[in-house]
Amino acid sequence: MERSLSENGSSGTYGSSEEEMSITKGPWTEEEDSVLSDYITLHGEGHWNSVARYTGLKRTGKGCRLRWLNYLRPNVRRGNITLQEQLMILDLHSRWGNRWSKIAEHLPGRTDNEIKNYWRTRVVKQAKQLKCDVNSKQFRDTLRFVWMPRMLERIQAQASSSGQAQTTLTSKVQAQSDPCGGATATASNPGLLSEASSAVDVHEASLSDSGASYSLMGCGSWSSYGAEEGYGGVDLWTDENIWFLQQQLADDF
DNA sequence: AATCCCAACAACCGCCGTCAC
DNA sequence: TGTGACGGCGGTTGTTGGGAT
Repeated sequence: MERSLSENGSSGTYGSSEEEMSITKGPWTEEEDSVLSDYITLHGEGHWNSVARYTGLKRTGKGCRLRWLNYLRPNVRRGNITLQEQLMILDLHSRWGNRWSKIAEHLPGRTDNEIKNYWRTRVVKQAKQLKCDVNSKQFRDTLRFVWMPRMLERIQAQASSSGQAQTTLTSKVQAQSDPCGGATATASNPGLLSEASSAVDVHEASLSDSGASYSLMGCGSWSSYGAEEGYGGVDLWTDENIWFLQQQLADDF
């Protein structure tokens, strides 16, 4: 479908080229964030072109939507992708490919944009270093059936050696009703806990369907790891881990 | 201290599917 | 049924901050 020039990729919010010229681009200011948040608090999500129109924000409808979903929305988690989340991303990507929004559904609080960024900046980069096509069957199978189970074992070992810390964490998480380490259930969002749990359940089922010989759920309350300092933000791509992966890939040849 | 480089993240763009008229 | 408006998705680019030189 051909779009009119006036749309500028923004679904035609601004009809005249004169208005289009005044569209703001680049980073959002605190004031803009505030205006957008206030509007959505009052009127709810959706009707993005109306948001731009009625708030006076010189942003496209798409821009408003993106800003809300990726940044302003309550429960959005940014940074510190946990080991479990990293493994989850790898696993789900091996299943669904670049279906970022679908993958994001299984990582409560994470946005498709963040997962996409993680994939491109970390996984693709490592694959390149290993002189491997990130979408090749060899790379994906090695990740999924050899490397990831190994990473999982390590996480479990780490968890069992610091059981006390996990117990403390788990109780803390339960007290906060915070299954995903940062997204706290609130009166305005009472469904978060069950939402996260159902996502986990779905994933557990899909793992067994996949025939994979491991389970990301095997280490107890996986989601609680997300809140644990020391787990959150830990990089899967250490030199040692990459070396192991390299050996596995070499063996496959 | 200045600059360069790179990783991480935010935001934009174009395409596509859906829906209302 | 055709058309336009809109929202969503994935790819890509721009910006920024921190580390290296």
